[in-house]
Amino acid sequence: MTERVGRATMRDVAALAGVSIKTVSRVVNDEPGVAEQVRMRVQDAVDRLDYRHHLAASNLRRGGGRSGLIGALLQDVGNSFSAALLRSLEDAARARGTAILSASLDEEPERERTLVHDLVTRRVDGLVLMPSTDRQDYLSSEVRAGMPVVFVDREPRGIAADSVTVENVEGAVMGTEHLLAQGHRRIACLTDLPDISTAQQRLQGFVDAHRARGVHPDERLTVTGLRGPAAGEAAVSRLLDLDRPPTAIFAGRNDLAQGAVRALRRRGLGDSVAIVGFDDFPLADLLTPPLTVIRQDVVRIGRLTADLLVARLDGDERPPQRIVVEPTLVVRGSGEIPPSD
Amino acid sequence: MTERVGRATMRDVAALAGVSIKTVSRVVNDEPGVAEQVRMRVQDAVDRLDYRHHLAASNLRRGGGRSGLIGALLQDVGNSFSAALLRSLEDAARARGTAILSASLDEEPERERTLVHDLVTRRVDGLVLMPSTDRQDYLSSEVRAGMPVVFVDREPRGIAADSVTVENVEGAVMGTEHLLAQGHRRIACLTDLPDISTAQQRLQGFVDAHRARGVHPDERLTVTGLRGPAAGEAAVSRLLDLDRPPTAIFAGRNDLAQGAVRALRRRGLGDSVAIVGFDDFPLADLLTPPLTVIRQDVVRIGRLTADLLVARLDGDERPPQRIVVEPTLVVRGSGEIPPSD
DNA sequence: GTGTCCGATGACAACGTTGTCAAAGCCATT
DNA sequence: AATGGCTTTGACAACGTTGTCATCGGACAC
Repeated sequence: MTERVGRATMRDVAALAGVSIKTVSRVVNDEPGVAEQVRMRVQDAVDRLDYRHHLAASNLRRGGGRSGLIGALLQDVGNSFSAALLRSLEDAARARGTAILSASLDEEPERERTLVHDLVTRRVDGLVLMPSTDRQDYLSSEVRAGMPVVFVDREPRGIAADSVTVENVEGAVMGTEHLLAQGHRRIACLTDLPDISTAQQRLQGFVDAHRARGVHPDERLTVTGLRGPAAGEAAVSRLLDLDRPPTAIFAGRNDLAQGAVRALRRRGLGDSVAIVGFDDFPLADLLTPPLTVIRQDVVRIGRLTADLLVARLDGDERPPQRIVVEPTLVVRGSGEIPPSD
Repeated sequence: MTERVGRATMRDVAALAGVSIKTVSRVVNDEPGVAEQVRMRVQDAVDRLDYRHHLAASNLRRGGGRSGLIGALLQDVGNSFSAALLRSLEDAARARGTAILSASLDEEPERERTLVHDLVTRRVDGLVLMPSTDRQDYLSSEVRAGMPVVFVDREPRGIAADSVTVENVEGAVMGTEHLLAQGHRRIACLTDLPDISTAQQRLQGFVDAHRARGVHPDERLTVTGLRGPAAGEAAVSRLLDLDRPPTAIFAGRNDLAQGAVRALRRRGLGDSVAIVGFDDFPLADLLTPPLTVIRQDVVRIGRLTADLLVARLDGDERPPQRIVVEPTLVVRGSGEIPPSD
């Protein structure tokens, strides 16, 4: 009601209600042992002053320093995979009254270190990490100090921690084999920055699938270090200019597949060059032809990640868990185009 | 190094370094007036104990109760519009060392109230809100207590606050007029829950455009209260079963446009029924035909929102600002299909 | 009337930090 | 040797809250 500056504290409420601070605390926390009449008087003062509980102060006083916060450091909150993951984590966290501090790493190692430091400083109760660094030894002191970390999408290196990842090698084998089985022999492979483990594994699967058939992949058709859809588009554009261009494309990430589709489309090759993408995304089924993909079940991954973290928060002391989710091949059309020659 | 339980505090560091807590504080905060030798000794103890600054305690002591946090309550963090917005906010916040607490409202009013309460309890310095309630009077005590709120995408009701919105009526007029100009007279209109202001405005624009041409929109082709792509798909499916089905569709939201495209595609009508969507989304240009949309510049909206909030955090006391961004028509093909009869 | 018990209430310290202020040490000056 | 000024350091209180414990007053039994 009144024109206050700043927030009312328990002290203010106590003064208005004519009781001690402790009694206000009891009322606010719904503790027993307060006379009904007093409780009402306090409640009235709370309402009149728009008192709001101060969680940070409360947490500071209450043991352990639990903040009711968890951090989620993902590749890019604006990207559909990270966004879906974040959403999934949020739903799991909400049930526990835990809030999520999210941030995007953009594959920048330095940012990961900075942000982790920031989150520690904020005393998050736990951390979900899709790392951009190639080693995470720097986390060991935090883990030792009791902050559980669950890695998602990429496995930890240099530190023992829980992880939820996808069987990338196998998925890539599946996708590549799908193309090989249709007779493709000049298959392009597009992958991410080479120090990202998923990129390595998917490339590995690509090679493995060839090897299993006794086929040698053409190195000139393998392009690594691609960041973002524009890079994927440019790379495919270059490949199509070769003397013997690829008849199929295996794209190691959803944004690279999107770039590839753009490049093909621009040359009118959308229906003649096959393409299989790793990671499904919204609308992939509405493209022409619909995109054949290796799907990772994001919702499931998010839930498993959250469950793991929640278990740790609740005191689970088992050795680090390593959960690996099987991806599935979703046949839609783009991957079933036969080789053009 | 040692197997600690819990975190080291300044007290521990002080004990190890043989100085007072206050001196540790000085070193940690890089304050002047500490002898070089002492500083080194303290720094050494900090490293040995893996001491980490406790931001919440620090903020508690340092007046004002600034938490270095802002809240972002969006419609659905997993949806491309909200996700892009969140990302944009994040980039602006990072520059100030502010972290973002994000959550999804899913158009549920109750969740908005709960989450706002939770954020207040966490003493966020400011709030970005894409409301799911139809009135936000309940926020006035928080605003009075000094928490700046910036509304995004939807204007505030029942409270004076900053907002960054899109010229929805005009955008919808633009999109509808585009269809009318090509001779369409049976245009379906799909919109969101009717108590969401953007949905109302877009429907308004749809009607206005008709009126401007002296045409009467067919009420049976207007479907409101649609939530999510599946609802959009079902609605379009029903409309196509009518005696005189629509020759064009105006979809009031990106997910409804996606649902509409699915419905059309399933019946093989993708190339014969025109469609214009409100709000662009990734891959809209890769659909067949590419989707004509009314685009709202999400990045710009995010930046304007963040700028506004940041200004308030820095003490800006101007009367509430109302920023309205002009949407643009992006012609791609789906909206230029002529009427079938 | 005395003793006992119980519920209600408050004083106080503490969580981890930092602002304020005073004390201590040092050097130079008189 | 005493004074002044300076830098370095620490004791203490406070931020807003809650756990611990003591106190108070009344109801009850004897």
